[in-house]
Amino acid sequence: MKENFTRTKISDIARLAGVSAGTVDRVIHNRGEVAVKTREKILQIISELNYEPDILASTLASKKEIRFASLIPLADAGNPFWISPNEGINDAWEEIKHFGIILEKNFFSYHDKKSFASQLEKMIERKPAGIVMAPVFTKETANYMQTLQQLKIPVVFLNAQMEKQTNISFVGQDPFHSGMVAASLMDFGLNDDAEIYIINIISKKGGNNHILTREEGFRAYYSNPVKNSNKKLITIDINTDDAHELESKLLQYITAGIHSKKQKGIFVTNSKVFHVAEYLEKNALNNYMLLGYDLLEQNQQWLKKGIIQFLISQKPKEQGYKSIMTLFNYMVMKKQVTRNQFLPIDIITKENIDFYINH
Amino acid sequence: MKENFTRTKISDIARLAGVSAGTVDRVIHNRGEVAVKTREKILQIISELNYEPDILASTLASKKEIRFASLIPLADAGNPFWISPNEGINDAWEEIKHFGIILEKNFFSYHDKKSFASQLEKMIERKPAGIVMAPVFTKETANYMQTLQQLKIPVVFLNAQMEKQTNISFVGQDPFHSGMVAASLMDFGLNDDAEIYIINIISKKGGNNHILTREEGFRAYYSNPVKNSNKKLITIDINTDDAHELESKLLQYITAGIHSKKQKGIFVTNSKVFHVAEYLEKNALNNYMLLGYDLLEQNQQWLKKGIIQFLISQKPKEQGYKSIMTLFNYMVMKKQVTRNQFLPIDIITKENIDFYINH
DNA sequence: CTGAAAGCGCTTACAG
DNA sequence: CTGAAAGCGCTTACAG
Repeated sequence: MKENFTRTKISDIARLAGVSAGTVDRVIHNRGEVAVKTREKILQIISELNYEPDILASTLASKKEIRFASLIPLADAGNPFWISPNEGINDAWEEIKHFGIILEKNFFSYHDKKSFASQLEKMIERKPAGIVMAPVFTKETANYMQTLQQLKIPVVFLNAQMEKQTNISFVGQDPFHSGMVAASLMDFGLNDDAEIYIINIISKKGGNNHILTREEGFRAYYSNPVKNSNKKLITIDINTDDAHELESKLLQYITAGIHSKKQKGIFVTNSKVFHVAEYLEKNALNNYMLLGYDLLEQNQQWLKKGIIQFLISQKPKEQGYKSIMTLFNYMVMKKQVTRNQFLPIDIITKENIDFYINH
Repeated sequence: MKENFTRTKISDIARLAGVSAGTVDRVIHNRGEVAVKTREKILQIISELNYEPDILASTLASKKEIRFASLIPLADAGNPFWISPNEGINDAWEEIKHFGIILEKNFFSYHDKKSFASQLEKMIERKPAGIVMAPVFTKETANYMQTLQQLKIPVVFLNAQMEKQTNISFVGQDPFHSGMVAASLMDFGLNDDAEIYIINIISKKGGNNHILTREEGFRAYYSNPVKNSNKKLITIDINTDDAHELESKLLQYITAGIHSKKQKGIFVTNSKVFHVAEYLEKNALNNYMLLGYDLLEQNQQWLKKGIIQFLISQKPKEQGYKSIMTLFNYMVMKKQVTRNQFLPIDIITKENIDFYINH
């Protein structure tokens, strides 16, 4: 039972077209210098035989290196979220490096527009073949997208999308729907006249685009007339650049409300939920339903202690992995890519968290 | 800023060892016929230079084909779950076929031990280089594992694990903990004196190993003294081979209990939860909390209608994808593989389901 | 505009 | 036990 099917190769095409392999190669890669008639004949045969070049032989022969570049925030104590996307980027590169892919990784400070802009500019100057980046600062990103288009450098966004830009793809969570998911979980555990605090803990200097969209999604859930909810929604904005604001605002809103008999829920719109968990425990404020984002070490602890009920996770590692693979599939494998690649909105509890670490 | 680093290649090793490339190749692949001294010298140099063969060149030169075989249940109307693992298998093969991987897919009937055994035997007779299989029938699987070990054919299990077998890896969900997750979600929505029905809808003829473990995990959650729960747990076993049993048992347990004022929950331990949803709606039994498994078309509909509150999903597509990739990494990339690859226990609601279709 | 030849890094008979 | 040569399928100068 031998395979009697042998793959057609470039020499087959050459023979059938009455030309040499070199000419076929020039046609395949649009390198010009081929007579129109010859070209058409070759294309015809290629399509008839459904010929696909052997990618391994091709990579081996053309000792060409393809430089990808990435730009994401530097993970640090204040920003541990970005550890995982970086791991995903490394994993993806391990898988594709055989194909002559070089990866130049760039980082910027999450709280510093200037570092973002300068890293972005530096990266573009080196003219990589393709870029994966987190468009944390929208205005600065927009400034450079035109240049990138002119240079014909394809860009994949991860973590946040910018609808009007020319990036070939986006890999990340849908922030609006993730807010709705949070709202539905909250709803599941609270009476109809409960009070819900929506807390945005953000830096005025940072990029916060999708955090606000999460709040919109959360509110949209309760504005649905079918829910006909009597719940009261109160937004609290806390500026992380002011060290005392967190404590004072929570005192003002949360502790002050302690005498109301109503059930209470708190939705923190990003990974800073551990700050609120700390506050609740320190002040012995029980019976709050608390929801937030991302599996940071600290958040994991509060979830396991039962202070946080649910965390929503956005597959940070997969964001990194998939954005690199998207660039690879587009540039090397010549596959079509989807513009919006929405990742699952993972609901994490004490009971299933162990199966999400490192995903 | 040129890369001044050039990869060491087989000819470098050969030169340094004072031998030819062919001899180095014989050492690398343990093909014997090399003097001990020569061999050791070559190995020494390889490890010093941290040499790794170019996998592309290697695949291209050795026109060797590697035959993988898979064995999973045939997806049909009664068993749509298996569509997704099959898709995952296809996707994985698309990614690795360049490396000379051939894939022979085999299917058996989920309700027929004999078809399982005969397909398995047929598959083994063709002596594939590696196998991915769903060990649905444990006894039949055990019967052949020894043979496979003697033939040195590595096996990856997907969907269900058998702890004592010699498979190199397992890819799937931890059924015990997935039962616990179901219990915690149930707990979240019910009072302390609620009544909970655990429904096992299974065929006496099918393989049900991990379904029973799910029930164990579910019960273990409530046996935790900290929960100190007064909830009443009642198990109902329903044999799918008897067309009338479902209706009569649900009548006996569910409809009969309608007058009790207590809150009620139903946990169906597999994907057949849609049968119960149908029953509840037909008989206008509201206010039941209903949980089950897997994103079958029918289950999706009942979730969206609000009759099912939560579905637990086991990443069926990724099960197929990852089990093939595991075999590939083990056999071709020579990487180490983990014995238990537990996939996330995904919690699915009306609000996040759209982001899990096709995962 | 086109072809012949050499080469990418590794593997495979074959001869000795 | 070892080496020299040919070859995997494609690409790259170079000559014409």
